[in-house]
Amino acid sequence: MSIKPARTRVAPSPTGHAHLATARVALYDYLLAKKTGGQFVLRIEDTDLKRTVPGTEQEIFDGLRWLGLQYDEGPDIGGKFGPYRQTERREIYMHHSKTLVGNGSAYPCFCTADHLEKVKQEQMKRKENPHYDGTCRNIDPGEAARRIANGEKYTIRFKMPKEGVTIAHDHVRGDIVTENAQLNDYILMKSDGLPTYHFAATVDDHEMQITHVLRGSEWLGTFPLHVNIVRAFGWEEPVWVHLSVFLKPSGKGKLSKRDTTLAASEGYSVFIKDMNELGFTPEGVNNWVALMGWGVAEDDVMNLDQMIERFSIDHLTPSPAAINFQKLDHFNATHIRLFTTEDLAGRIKPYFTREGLNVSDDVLLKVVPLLRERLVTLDDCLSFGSFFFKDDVTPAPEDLIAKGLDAKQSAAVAQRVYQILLAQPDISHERCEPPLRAYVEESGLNANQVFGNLRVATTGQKVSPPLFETMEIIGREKCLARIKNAIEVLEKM
RNA sequence: GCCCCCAUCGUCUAGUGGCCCAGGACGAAGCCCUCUCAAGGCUUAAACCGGGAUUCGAAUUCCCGUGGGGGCACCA
Repeated sequence: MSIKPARTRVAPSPTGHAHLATARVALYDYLLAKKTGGQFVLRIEDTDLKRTVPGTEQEIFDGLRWLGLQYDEGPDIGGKFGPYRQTERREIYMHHSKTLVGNGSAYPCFCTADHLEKVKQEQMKRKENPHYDGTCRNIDPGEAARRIANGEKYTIRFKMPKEGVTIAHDHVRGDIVTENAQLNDYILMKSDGLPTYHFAATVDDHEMQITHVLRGSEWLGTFPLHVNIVRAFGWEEPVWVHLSVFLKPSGKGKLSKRDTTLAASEGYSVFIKDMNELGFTPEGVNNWVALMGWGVAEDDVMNLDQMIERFSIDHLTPSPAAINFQKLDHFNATHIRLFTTEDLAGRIKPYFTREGLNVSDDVLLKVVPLLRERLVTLDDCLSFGSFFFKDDVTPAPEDLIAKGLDAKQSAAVAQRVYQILLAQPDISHERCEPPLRAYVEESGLNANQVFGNLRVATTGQKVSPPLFETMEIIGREKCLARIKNAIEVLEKM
């Protein structure tokens, strides 16, 4: 494997909640950088002042850290290619735009937004493709300078070649050939003095010495522009990789707001910030997201280190991928089963305490092995194991009645079980299981009837971790008290 | 409307001309295990969008359809 260190970057805009697509690009960027011994950079693309949402930048920082994708350079940690927020790099773009105007690759444009809109309407009426009509393309430089000096508002446009084709090379798709006549004189610098995405990103990628640009395929349309900008400067091109888009779970259309709400109603989310609260783990999310767009033949359960080991941009896939939350569940559950007891204990504890439960670490450490393979999401620990941390349980009376028996018979069974347990010196599962099984035998009842009854009595619920191990953790005194209570309830029915 | 991209089981994918009557994973179905729920084990169903062309040979190359997706802003 070639070992030239790659510098990669994820460049989200702080305009909304960071979501899955950002997580995936960041993951691939991170994997590629780590694999090659390079750096992974976070850059904030905040040039659209109107759309910036306060707080979302912090959400990006937090989200990436939660995922374990710590960047080597970024706005909150610095680095030698900073600043890493585009609004703090105005002079850099200004400087470079002058270079392009100077070498004839770009020009100032004085057209107003109103004028542009009118032109566009007319073009559409004539069924032409909307494009800049070139009013300012050939303004004499002297005149332009005069108008600028006069305080006239202007933008800087890229002077796209009128003829020929642009060949842009994408690493997963090969050469993409576009007729220059299809291309527009895109705006590089807005009249507010800030750059557009196209300009800012290409300038920054060069300035920050980014070697591999990974981004969503929504950029394919303006890809030729970006390539032309790089070439107008005479800079070296990075390796371009356009990733597939995420489609809604049905596969029909790309993820929309509506799907987002739907996901939320079913306990899922496409926002990174929600994942933790919903009980998903960074390992699960990373693994899930990694495999949408990265083809792995077999053994697809991987942690970050294993992904670094195996990752290659040669195995990225170009086709759109429908997201599948069932698979998220699967990866999450699988990773949970791989966690050590201590690790998992630390991860589920907050879900208990969040519910106001008093969690003793001693008990928790004993509970975890019983819970581990039953958890799909971390917060499932609540439904399976809350009773471990409660003083009392209050089973629904009807649940105490064993299948096929009535209340009175159930009470008798419980009574018998109580006597058997009382006779044991301790409540270890090794000690208690044999005599109770013997009782099942001699009573002619089935295990389900006896143990089910006991389960509800001691845990308060019909579904629980394995009974005997569970009772052992609950403790002799509490178990006996709970069974006694159950008997009373049954006798009153 | 114009431009661009994509196309293997329901879904994510492996496959880079013969190893493919197409492999893995999720999901589904069945069986085993079993004190509930899980986990685990075994098994089954399930795909190369259509048509041409190249070739001794095509899921794999080319062309044309069709379908899906993206873009056509002083938004990213």
